[in-house]
Amino acid sequence: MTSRPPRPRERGIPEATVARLPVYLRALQALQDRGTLTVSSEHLASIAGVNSAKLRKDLSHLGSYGTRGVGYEVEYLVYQISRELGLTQDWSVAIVGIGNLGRALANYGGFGTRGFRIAGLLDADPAVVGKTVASLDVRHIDNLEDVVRSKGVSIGVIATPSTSAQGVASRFVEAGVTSILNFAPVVLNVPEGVDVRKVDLSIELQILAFHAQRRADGDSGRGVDRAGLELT
Amino acid sequence: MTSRPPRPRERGIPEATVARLPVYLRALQALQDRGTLTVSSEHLASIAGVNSAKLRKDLSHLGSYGTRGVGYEVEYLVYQISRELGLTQDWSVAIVGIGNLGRALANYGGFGTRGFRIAGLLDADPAVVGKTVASLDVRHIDNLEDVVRSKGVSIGVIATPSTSAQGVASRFVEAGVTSILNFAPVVLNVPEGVDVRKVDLSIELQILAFHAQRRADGDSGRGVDRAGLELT
DNA sequence: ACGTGCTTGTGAAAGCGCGCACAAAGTGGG
DNA sequence: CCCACTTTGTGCGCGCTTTCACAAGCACGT
Repeated sequence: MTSRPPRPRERGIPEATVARLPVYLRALQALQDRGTLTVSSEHLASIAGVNSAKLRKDLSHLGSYGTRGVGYEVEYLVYQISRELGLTQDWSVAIVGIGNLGRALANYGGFGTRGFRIAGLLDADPAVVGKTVASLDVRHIDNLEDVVRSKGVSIGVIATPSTSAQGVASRFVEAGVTSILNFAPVVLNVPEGVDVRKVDLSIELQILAFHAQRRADGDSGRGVDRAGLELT
Repeated sequence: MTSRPPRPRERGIPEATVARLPVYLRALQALQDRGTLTVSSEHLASIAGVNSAKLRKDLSHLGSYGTRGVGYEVEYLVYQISRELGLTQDWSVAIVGIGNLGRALANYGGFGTRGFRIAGLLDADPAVVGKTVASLDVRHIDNLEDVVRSKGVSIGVIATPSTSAQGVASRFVEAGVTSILNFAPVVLNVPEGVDVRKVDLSIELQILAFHAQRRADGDSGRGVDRAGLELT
């Protein structure tokens, strides 16, 4: 059953733009820390590593927040992007699977930018339950529903082994969580309306390997050698 | 431009396809472990979470490896995708920054699939250097060039704080590494020909927050304002 | 041998994203 | 006040991606 991912007609901001807004936001915050008051699209784009036209078009989806001949006011733009991304409110995050990765996530200072608060750490392993990680007690996975409800968790992070991931996801959904960040290398099956994002470390490596191999092929023998590739 | 109409399998696999091949590969290996011999595009697509037509088109870029009326032979397809991704050879990986994340990566069993071998762990912190992580000694960052050359490292992983990331990247490049996987939330500046992929945990969270906020807006019919926070 | 039933491989069309290039709009100097 | 200069916002075309829909191809039962 190929259920369609949550891809309704986004009347607002293109998906590609949304994915870049956090990058702009980080660049702007760095400028803000250095005391910069205004910035041109050219400058900001070079910091963020994108084309300046793309940056301007992205920002134009939020509104006309720039001043022609001058640029963008850093502080104002930080606020506008933060608001658009929903970072002006707090999001409660629960992390399931306190292995190496889960610990890394829990200790990820402030979880990136402000706006995210770790509300609970959960694990199934009795050897881990009860330990303190990042100033939080690790609770048993059985408390998932409790934690979600009492702490108002709206984002669930799955850092468990692949075999447990689907079960945890289902429980998250059952408990009312509609946003899931999945680090387990499996495709999660969730009902419509639940947003799942996947981060897969080994996939990134494999993509790197593909390009590296391609480069190596081109280096040694210029031209496309199709000879000798056949396997019988 | 000489005419070259008949060129079925050129060296050009679309980027979007490359990004999905690892997903198919994992799904196929799961099938293989269960003893499945053949699989239809429909079935494989549902496991991989994609449209079946997309899957077929993706696979068609590798060649005609299916049998009409039957499907794809799992083992053969595993081999073909592995070969295309460059996983039939070994890639040496060096990880810099053995904090929580670095440790998580080092312990990431077999680093996803076979094909990747962790050749070295490096850190700048004297408190970490000398420790053993994932059966490997953590060496001081000064040895980066040594490790790269002696172990033939071709992929560098950066799991350092943001402030150190650019420096490490430059040293990787200087030492001849042309593939970099960056976990630090900064845009790396590298010369042409160097492939950088970025994994940013907080960006993923922010994208989730954006969609969650949007859903909340539509659901309640009321705008999500700071006034409407449920702080009971 | 031959039809029936699946499944692949692929044109074709629609959708999306990117970047050029330029008009519009604001600034500052004289 | 006017002009030269800077920078934003965007119309437009191009190329990549996705999806549909279907002809071609293969297996199997009769």
